[in-house]
Amino acid sequence: MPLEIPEVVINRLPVYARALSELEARGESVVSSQALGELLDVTPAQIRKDLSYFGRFGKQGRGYNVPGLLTKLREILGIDRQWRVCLVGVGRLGQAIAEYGGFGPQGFVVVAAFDASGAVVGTRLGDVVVRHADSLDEFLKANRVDIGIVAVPANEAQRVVDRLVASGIHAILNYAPIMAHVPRDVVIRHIDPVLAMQSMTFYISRHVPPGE
Amino acid sequence: MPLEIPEVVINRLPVYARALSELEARGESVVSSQALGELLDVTPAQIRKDLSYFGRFGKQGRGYNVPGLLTKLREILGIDRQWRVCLVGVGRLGQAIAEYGGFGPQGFVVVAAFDASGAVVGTRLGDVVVRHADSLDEFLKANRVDIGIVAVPANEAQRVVDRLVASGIHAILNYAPIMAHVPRDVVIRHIDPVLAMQSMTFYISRHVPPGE
DNA sequence: GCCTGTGAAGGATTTCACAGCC
DNA sequence: GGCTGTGAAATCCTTCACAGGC
Repeated sequence: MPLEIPEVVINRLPVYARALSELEARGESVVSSQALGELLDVTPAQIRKDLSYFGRFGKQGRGYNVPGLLTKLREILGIDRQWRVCLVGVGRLGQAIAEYGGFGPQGFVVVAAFDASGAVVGTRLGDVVVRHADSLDEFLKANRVDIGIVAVPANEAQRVVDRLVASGIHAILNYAPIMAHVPRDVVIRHIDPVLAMQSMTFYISRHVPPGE
Repeated sequence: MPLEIPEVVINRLPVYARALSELEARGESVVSSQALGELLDVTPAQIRKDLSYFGRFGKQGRGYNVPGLLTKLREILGIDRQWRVCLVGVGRLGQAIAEYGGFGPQGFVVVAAFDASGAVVGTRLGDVVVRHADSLDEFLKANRVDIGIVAVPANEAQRVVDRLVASGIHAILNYAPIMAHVPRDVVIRHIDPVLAMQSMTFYISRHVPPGE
């Protein structure tokens, strides 16, 4: 696997994987880059080029074997295993995240939740009991946790991120409305609906679609 | 305003605007591209270039006037006004979105909510009463709605998007885990925490940070 | 001296277009 | 005939570097 795969490519692979899951569920056994591209609004050349970073998965004249390519993509992305996740911040947002059923089936298991407020500490949330935020570092030292989800208010988010990083976490999903800083060996993704809305209003203010 | 502003640039402006709000709240009156860049992990040159698409807002030797630039950015983005939003899908996710307090203060007002299930139709949700999904098209014909938020299950999402588009909506925030198709004159943004997680696992699987 | 605004350079990503294979 | 894999070309985006103003 040649080093230096563009990050944009990595970000598209999960999209391909999801589409392949659907095709597999529908019983499709082969798909061409053309057909997959139509499904996803991506050019066939882009799909082929993206996949070519990792190997040669297709067959000329036929296309890609659906379950085969899906298995490959899952391996490449590392979504062929279980990942242990902790949630920090159990306000309304944190509760919604914990109760959201979308992570579990994809192999992301919430193994602990933390909050600083006595009101929620000790309550049950999904499969876990909410712990006090003071015990975060200790817990992370004693237990394997791969990914941290941050759902605390904006003014606490950077501090929480720093603590997660200091405890050895290398991947963070941040729901707080700040662009948190992390060292270069930590991946962070931001979920920020307000920013998404604010970039759309640019276009509807003028009624000019993006990209023209 | 020169035509053809790259979409990546538009996506960064809300980030700048948010940082400026904070600086303003802290009472800062001037900021250089250097200082703003440090706050946001962006190069100063990028900030200057981005802003230069829209005009000349800085003063040599000083930097940018914080409230002045913020006002300009708000105008450019169209976030200096109120936007009327409707929510489609009032399951757990939809409820969390409606009760999430982050949209209102930014000028996004939820004016209606819709669901197909008798269990929630008629219940109060924030400031609105949930209507039956059958009345969506009729409501959109009779009332100005600028942005649609989609929070229905994946298998219904494309249909809902199509109905919103058919009713003249040009901006959609999609929480469903599908890459919905829209015509070129409609903007759509996807909020997809699972995809975000799945792109991070690539890096932590190898312990190679993004971009090297 | 400090900092913006911006052409020009450099780098990254996407698309083209076609050889090669089923 | 259909479709992949891939160098090469084209496009898009970022960074450089400096003239010019405060």
